[in-house]
Amino acid sequence: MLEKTVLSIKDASQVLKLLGDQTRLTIMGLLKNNECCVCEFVEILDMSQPAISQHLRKLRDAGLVKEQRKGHWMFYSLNQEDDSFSLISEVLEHIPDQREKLIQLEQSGKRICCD
Amino acid sequence: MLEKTVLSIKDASQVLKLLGDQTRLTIMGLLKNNECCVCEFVEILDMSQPAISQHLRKLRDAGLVKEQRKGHWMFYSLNQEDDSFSLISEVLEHIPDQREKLIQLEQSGKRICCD
DNA sequence: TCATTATATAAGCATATACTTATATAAAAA
DNA sequence: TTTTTATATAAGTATATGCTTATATAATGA
Repeated sequence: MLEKTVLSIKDASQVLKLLGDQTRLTIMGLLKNNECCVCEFVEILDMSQPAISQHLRKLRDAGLVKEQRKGHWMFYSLNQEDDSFSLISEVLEHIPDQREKLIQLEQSGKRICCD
Repeated sequence: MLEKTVLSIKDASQVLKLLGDQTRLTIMGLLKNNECCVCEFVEILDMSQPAISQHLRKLRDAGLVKEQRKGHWMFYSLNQEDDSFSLISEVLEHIPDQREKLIQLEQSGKRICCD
C-alpha cells in the first residue's frame, strides 16, 4: 500500500488543477497502467499533436509524468517518485478504467511498442 | 469506510478543477470537519466577501457543498450525499489539516456559532 | 418602519487557459 | 545526405477564470 503523502495547499491545488481537465485526466488514466507515446494520445483522444504535446508539457513541467525517448517515439509514464504520486493514484481510482481504449488501439494496429 | 465511487471523466475533471484553486481547496479543507459561514471564510482567507461568495457559488452549483441559513448567517457544509464526496474526502486527506485556523478564529472571538 | 448586518449578484476587467496554424528539431530511413 | 516520421515549440486568438466595485436581497433589531 502506498503512503499517504500530504502536500501543501499550493502544491495540491496545482496538481488538482492539472487533473481538472478532461484531456489531461484521460492521459493520466491511460498512464496509470501503461507507458504511452504522443501519437497514441493523439489517436485515442482525437486531438491535434500540438494540443497533446502542450498538455504533456504541463504535466512534465509539474513533475507528474516522466518522458523517455525510444527511437522516433517519446514515451510518457507516471512519475512515481514525485510527491504528488500518492494523491494522483487515489484520484485515478475514481475514474473509469482506460485500458479498453489501449486494447482498441492495439486491435486497430496502432499501438506503439518498443520492447 | 466510505465506498469508492467512480465518476465519469467529465464529472471527475469538473470536481478536480473546482478543487484546483487554492481558495476553494482551503474552503473544502475547512469544511471537512466543520460547518462555516461566509464571514468566517472572509476572515480566515483574508479575501473580499464577494470573492468568497463567488467561490462558494461554484462549489454549490456543482453540488459539492450544501448551504443552510441560520438567522443572519448562511452556513456551508460538505454535501455528503453527492457522488463526488468519496473522491473529495480522499483528496482532502492529502492536504494539511485546517482545524488550526478555526481554533485561531475562535480564540480571536470571531467564530460564529448558532447552536 | 427604518437601519444594520450578512450575503448574493451583476458588471467590468486583467490574466490564464486551451486550442489553432506554422515552424523547428531530432531520430531513422532511403 | 536528403527525406520522412515523430515530437516540440512559438505565435496568435477566443474563451474561461477570478478578482474588483457597485448594488440588491434577506433577516434581525431599534
